[in-house]
Amino acid sequence: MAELKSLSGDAYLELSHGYAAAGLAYGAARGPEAARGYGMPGTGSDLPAASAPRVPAAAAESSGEQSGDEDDAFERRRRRRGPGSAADGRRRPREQRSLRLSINARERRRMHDLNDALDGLRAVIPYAHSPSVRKLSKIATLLLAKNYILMQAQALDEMRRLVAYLNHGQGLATPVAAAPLTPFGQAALYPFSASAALPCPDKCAAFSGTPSALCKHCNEKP
DNA sequence: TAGGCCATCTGGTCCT
DNA sequence: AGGACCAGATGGCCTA
Repeated sequence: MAELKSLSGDAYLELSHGYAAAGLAYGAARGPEAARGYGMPGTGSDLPAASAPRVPAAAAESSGEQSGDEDDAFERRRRRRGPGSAADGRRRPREQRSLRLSINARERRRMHDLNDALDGLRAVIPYAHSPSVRKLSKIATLLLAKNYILMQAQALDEMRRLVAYLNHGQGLATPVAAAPLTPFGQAALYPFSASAALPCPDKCAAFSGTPSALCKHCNEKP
């Protein structure tokens, strides 16, 4: 994951090249990255042990689920942050404390829901799911999912145009700008449309990394 | 040991 | 008023 750690959004677009080549999964066999989550698609949502929730000591102390040194931890934080908020000032300490704990619990639940949703996302995007492979980070999951969606949209568009071409013998000549499909109304983000000015092989390669096997022009001899 | 990633706490803001 | 959402701070775990 050495590369992943410093990957920008653009770098992730680079990674997406792996999809187009013969329908291979994201960055199959990319060396170190492959071993950490960028190999062939897995079979399910099995997550490595590394994903087990960790509870920092301070958090556990004041989580509201344990009653050990809660008050100590609370006092430490209160001192560190100074006097409470205006809302706090209107409440008695006990009341204030239990309100805080319930807010914390709610926030924790909210973050768990968010993480569950991210796990769901990891389960449906193609990368290696196995106990020996580290779970994708949150940011990696989001960027990978975005690229996956773009790739799927491109594939769909390509298929539609191929069908049109086969039906009418003119589909591929249709100007891209006139094509009905611009996913999510974000033409600027849509690589195929955005690169419409490029000659076809370049256009296909610009996003997929390779000329498209489905594209007539990519397969034409010069 | 530094840096990345993460969970949690917390206070502020907005909405119902 | 209470809940949802957000961002900053903090500290723990892990890896290079």
